[in-house]
Amino acid sequence: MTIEPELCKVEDALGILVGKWKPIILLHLMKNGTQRFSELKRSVLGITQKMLTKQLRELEDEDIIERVVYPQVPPKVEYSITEYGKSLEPILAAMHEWGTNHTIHKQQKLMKKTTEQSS
Amino acid sequence: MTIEPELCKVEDALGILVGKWKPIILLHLMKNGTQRFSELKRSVLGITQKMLTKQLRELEDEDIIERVVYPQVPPKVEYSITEYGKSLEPILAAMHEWGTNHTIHKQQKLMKKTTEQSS
DNA sequence: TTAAATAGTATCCTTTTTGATACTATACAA
DNA sequence: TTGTATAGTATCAAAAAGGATACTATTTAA
Repeated sequence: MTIEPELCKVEDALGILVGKWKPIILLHLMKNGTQRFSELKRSVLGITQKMLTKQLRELEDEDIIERVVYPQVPPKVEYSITEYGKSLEPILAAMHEWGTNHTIHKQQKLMKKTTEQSS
Repeated sequence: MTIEPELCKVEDALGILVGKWKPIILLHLMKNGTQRFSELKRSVLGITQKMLTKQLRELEDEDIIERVVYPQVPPKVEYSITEYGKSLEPILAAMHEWGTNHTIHKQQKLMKKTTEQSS
């Protein structure tokens, strides 16, 4: 691999994924399809309304998700992954896989250290 | 794709890549192989010593890079990607590719908006 | 008249991240 | 004795991110 560091676009992708809640929000939408604001809020444990709104807006700005407002009272707003947004799936999958392996890697490292100390 | 959001390990991978300088540092090490501290500092434009040290330590803690100190004066410390760290390459490549395309996507969006406004 | 439901805003505060700057140790060279 | 090179620390300040809480609008139902 030879990506010229000066022309690096990794951060452009990274910028979309970071934020304490974005990957989880995306996974929920990818798994369950269209979701209402309140459904997401219930699914993403611990998130505040402000944070959820903010993350959703940012994802919407990048065309990763779509927001549809129904003119009703009480309001109904639905969010879903766009076709374009689906192009992130392989990356999320790769990161998940790497992350899963990395968890094991760290575990092994920790056990090794513990073993060494007790000997 | 069905990653259970509750078991999501995306952030574990993400956590290693984020930080304003990490991808660039990694790309430099991947491209040029082993580098001294001062070489990296020259390569990564605009980074302060403190930031470089911090990012390198964090990457080292995760076994992504290796740090070798030579007992000399003036000091010599070399950094390089570990074998394990190389497993991140495909992910960086995928993100770079996605990011490159996303830059185009945003350009097109912007042009469309500009065209609409002027008509 | 009051309460409930939904999808938000607004305000303030805390924590984390990043940055600027100055400082340190050590051996050698002038 | 002063300066240089390298790889850092230490300290303080600024900016960004995240969070708690209260507030809003609107219609229907009780």
